[in-house]
Formats: sequence, structure tokens, C-alpha cells
Amino acid sequence: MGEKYLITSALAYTNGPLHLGHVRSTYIPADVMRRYLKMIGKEVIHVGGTDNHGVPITIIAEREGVSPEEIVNRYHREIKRDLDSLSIEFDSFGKTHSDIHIKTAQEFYLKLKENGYIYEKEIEQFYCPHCKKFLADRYVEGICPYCKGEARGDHCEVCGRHLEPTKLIEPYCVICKGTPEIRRTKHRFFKLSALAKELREYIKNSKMPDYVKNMAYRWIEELHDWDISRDMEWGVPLPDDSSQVMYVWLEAPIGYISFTKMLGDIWKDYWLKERGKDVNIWHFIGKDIVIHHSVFWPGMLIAHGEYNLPTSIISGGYLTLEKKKMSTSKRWVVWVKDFIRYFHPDYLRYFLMINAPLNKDCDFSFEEFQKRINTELIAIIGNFIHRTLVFTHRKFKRMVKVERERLKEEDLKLIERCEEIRERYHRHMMEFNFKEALMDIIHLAQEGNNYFQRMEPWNVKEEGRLEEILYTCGVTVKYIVYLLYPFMPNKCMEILDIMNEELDLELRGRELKKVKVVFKKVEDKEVERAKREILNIKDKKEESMITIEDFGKLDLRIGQILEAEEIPKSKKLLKLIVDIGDEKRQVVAGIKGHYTPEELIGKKVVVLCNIKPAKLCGVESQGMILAGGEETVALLVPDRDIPVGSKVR
RNA sequence: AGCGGGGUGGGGUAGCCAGGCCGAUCCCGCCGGGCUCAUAACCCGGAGAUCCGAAGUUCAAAUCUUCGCCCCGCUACCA
Repeated sequence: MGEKYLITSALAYTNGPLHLGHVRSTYIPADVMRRYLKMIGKEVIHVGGTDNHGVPITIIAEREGVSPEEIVNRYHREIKRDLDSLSIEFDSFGKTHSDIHIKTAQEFYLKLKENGYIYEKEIEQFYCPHCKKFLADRYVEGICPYCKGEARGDHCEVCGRHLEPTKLIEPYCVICKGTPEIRRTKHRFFKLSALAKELREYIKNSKMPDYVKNMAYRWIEELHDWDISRDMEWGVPLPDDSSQVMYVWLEAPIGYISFTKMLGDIWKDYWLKERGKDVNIWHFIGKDIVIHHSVFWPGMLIAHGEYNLPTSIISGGYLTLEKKKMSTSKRWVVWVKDFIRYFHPDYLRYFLMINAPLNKDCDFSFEEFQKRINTELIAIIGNFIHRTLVFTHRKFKRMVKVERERLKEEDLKLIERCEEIRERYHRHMMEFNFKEALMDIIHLAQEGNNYFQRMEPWNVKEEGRLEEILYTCGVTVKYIVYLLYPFMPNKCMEILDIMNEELDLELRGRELKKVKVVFKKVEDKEVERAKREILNIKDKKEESMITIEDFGKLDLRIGQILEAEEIPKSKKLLKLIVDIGDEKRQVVAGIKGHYTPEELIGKKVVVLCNIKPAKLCGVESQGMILAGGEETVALLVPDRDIPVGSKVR
């Protein structure tokens, strides 16, 4: 086959590490696909990297008082570590803040210009006189002219409307909080509107999913030209005007090409139209950036003219966390690096891929994770593998291999099923239907378990027949491990190691190593702990902290006890009359037995005066006397004489 | 506000584009039985769904049309 596959994963933005949503929508699916294609002998490369330019990064850098490079390098490392920890492999992984990318992006831009797709136009833009710069994008915040809510740049956080930034009420610069003024500046525009026809034709003939096509068609109906330059320093400088940089969304997708270039000359076999004729370019992305990949990016490629266009766009749905929307600012998020401290990365890969079809939104919950791992992966798949290996090891110490001719009809039937299921699995994989592909494996394991149960090898005395049965089971195990490998590479290699086998569909009948439990059960305790520690602990601590303002709400004063008497019906209560300076209060205190009424009279104590009045044993209490201790109870009293009514702070 | 996607037994999900094969799929859960090689696992059987609501098209609708309700996402200077 001359077919080649270029898989790209959406570039990760270097403003934070990866969370479960990122890896479920994009990186795990891309890696699963790459591993599968490679396993079946296809030529495939996986290209990815980080996206380092744009306003959010400069804002973080300015707030932290460091250079944008420092932010970018920090998160680039973290992101790569997160990906490595989940066995997500790349043939090339780059940064957009790199020479090769900047050069590639500039060449791309010049080509667009040469082809007549770039023009200049003056626009109005906020300018901060204090910071002496134009306020691109989110550098300006203010009040939404529609709903009066908080708005950032062009977008209202409250009503979600898209805004004209210059229309903001009370705009301010996010750096110096000063009021910006409107100035005119010259921006470059990309003539996207001229490409409507070509884009429609391209989309029609592409293999994108229908819903992606529909979304793209609608965009094309109202295609505006695209403002592609920014008045800032952080980014890829325009090659024809170094006072401005390219808008990130123009420059970032070019990273797919730049990072392929890092592999050397073979990049041409993938990207150049004339050389790469049978290439499938698959962009794995999250569904938030479908339009960029189905309209803007193909538009750029058409305008450039020399490169291949994407074959398909595989967009993953969003992940909610325990049924609630994830939010990094509210800390309602599970970071990859936290999760893998508790559970095997392969379990996460399995769960995220089987939990729902890729293009749908779905939920991550710790209980659901545990359930699916324990009942499907372990009870069905893992158990079939394990019972086969353990039983075979006990009887023969090695995997059994017999001639196919010896097999009975029922044996051959299971082996036929292996083949049928492999084919079905292949179709599902090539349609990016990873959930169904995993279901195919479960079904095969169930048939294996069923066979095992019906054959009752533990009752079979005749060794020849036992060999046939265990050979049949062994073959089925190999199929399962093979099909499962793209999803759970580490666990599958462990099993193959025990079996002394290779990653293929042959069964060689070699010596078995000591069998151990490869798929260990996820215990309730572990789940509870992980959930508590990942989601709550920080929040709990923070929630239970109070501020000085909270404390200020307490009206604590020095009071003097004037009268004290027992409340007859109660075991612990005394009724006190306390002078708190400007008034006298009746207070019920639970100190009977610890103090006698007589010794209390005249004492100065601390009183909480603004607690809601309550009735205790039918007696109204209009305050609270502070005391400490369990067995020995002591009242809090001032250790110097201060006036009644003094505020306690 | 506009646009898009979705609402199917307790949870998840298939089927809907090309209406009858759907008295609705599969995984989990639940109930009953079996087995013991296996990580209380596995095997067999069973119960459980007004297919969001209303109206319509049709000999026939989960599937098509219209209206309503609810969830989610996107809206170009949010990666």
C-alpha cells in the first residue's frame, strides 16, 4: 500500500498543563489511531506540539513579571510530560516559538501575499497611552453594552455575546487599569471571502463528518475577511512589517507543517501536493476549534496553493466532571499529572475511549471509572486472559500449540469468531468509532469465557483434548491482546511478556512466565481517596478558611455577669444576666456543673452579642458566653481589667 | 439573540439520514439459577422502555413534518 497517514493533534496552548478533557478529545484518540495504523503496517506519523503565542500568554507573563518564553517553556515541558505519562507518542513534537516554525509561517504568509490574498486596511483599536501599546484581544476589559455584565475584549462573560471591543462601556487596560483611547492602526487582512466557492467544493469532497460539514457550510454563507495581524511583540513577526505579529490562529496551524519539517525532507511526501498524492491528513482536535480546521485552515491552504488539504477532521466532544462543567478557575478539574498518581494510565485510556463515542460529550466520574474498569475490563476481558494463562501454566508451563487440523468444530468456531470480530473492529477503528471497537473486544472476551465454561477444561482428563481447548483459548487471548494494544499498550506488552509472545496474531507456543494479575482491580478505598484528594482536599481547606472580614462579622464584647441561676429542668444550663455595656442581656450558658451561680456573679467574660437569639429549655438566650475545654471547662476572662462593653478583636 | 447537536428501560449507548425486519441493540445495574479454572470471578435465564410532550403525514413512525419543553456546544480579537 502506498497510502500514508499524517495524524496531527491539536497544538496545546502553553498556559497550563493538560487535563482529562484535553486527552480524551484529542491526544488519546490520536495515539490510539497512530498505534493501530502502525500495528497493521501502515506508514504513519503523528505530529504535534505546543502553541506559544497569543495574548493570554503575554498577560500571564506580565502578571508574574517574567518573560513569555519562561511561561512557554515551563508549560511546554509540563505538557510533554503529561503526554509521555499517558504513553502518547509523537514522531515530532515542536513549539511554535521556534526558528523552524517562525520561518515556515513567514514563508507561508509571503506566499499568501504573493498570491494576492493579503491586503491592508485601517481599523480602530484601543490604545493604552500609559503602557504605550495597542490593546489586542483580551488586553482590554469593560462592561457589556447589552447586559451590563463583565466583558473581556470582544466577548461578554455574562450573556455570551460577541462584542465590538470599541463599544465596551468603561473600558480599561488589564495591565495598568488605565483608560485606553481609540486609535487607528493598519492591519493586514486575509481575503477569506474570495474563497467561498473553493471551500464549499473542498468541504463537499472531503471526508469530514457530516456535522462538521454542516457547520462549515454555514460559516461559508457569511464569510468575512480575516484580520490576521496584531499590534504586539510576542508572536511571529510579519515578514513585511516587523512592528506587528501574525494573529495566532493564522500562524498556529502552520505548525502542523513546521513540525513535520522537523523530520527532515520526508515532510514533502506528506505536504506537497505533487509529491504526496496518497496521503491522508487527519486532524484530531477538540470540538471547540472545528471551524478553524474546517474553514480557516483549508482556506489558507487553498490560497497558498502548494500543499495538501486535510482529509478529515476528527473532533472530540467535551468532558464534564461529575456532571458539572469543568472549570480551571474554579478548580473543578482533574489534571493528568494528578490522576496518574492514583491509577494506571492505561486504565484512563481505556475508560475515556469506551465511555462514549468520541464526537459526543460525556461525563467523567470516579465511580463510573471504577465500575467500567472493574466490571468490563477486569471481570470480562482481564479474567478471560487470566484464567486461560493461569490454567495453561498449571497444566503445561507453556502456551499450547496444536495443528489446526486437530481442532473440533466448536474450537474452530471460536477462532472464526476471532477473525470476524477483528474485521468488525477494523471497520470501527477506521471510522474513529473507538467505543465500538472496544465493545468488540468485550464481546470476543465474553465468547471466550463462554467457551471456557462450556469446555470445562478443569474436568477434561484426556491431555490431547485439553491441549486443543487451551490452544483455542490461547489464540483468542492473542487476538484480544492484539486488538487491545492500541488502547492499552503497556498492559498488553506486559501480557505478551508473560506469554513470551510478539505483537501479532500468531501463537507460537512458548514457555510461560509466572502468571501474575495484570489488570488489578480498582478498590473502593482507592477511588474514595483519589476523588477526595483530587477534587476536594484543596477546596475543603480553602472553604473552611475564613477571611478577616468574616471574623469582623462577630460582635464580641467584654460583658459582666450580674445575675446567675440554675435552670431547674436542664442538666447543663445556667441562666445569666450579662451587662454588655449599653444593655443587659439574658444569656443561657451550658456550664452548669463547672461553675456555681455564686462564683459567676461579678465575673467579666467574653460575649458573642450578635448571635441569633434561641430558646434553650424554654428560656430565651440573647448571646453566647465563650468557654473552652471538654472535661474541665474554663470561661474566657480578660487577664487585665478592662471596661465592660470593650470590643474583642 | 442566532445557529448547530442532543433528549431511547435505573446509568450509559445503538438504531433515525434511505419509515415496515423494532412486540427496539449492546455494556453496566437488578432478580433467579448454575459452575468453580479464574481478581466473590465466570456461565445460563428473567424482570424492566407511553423511544421528551403535543399535533400531523402514512396501510405503517423511535425513524418523516410542525409546534412546545429541557440539556449541551458554537458565534470569527477565547487555543
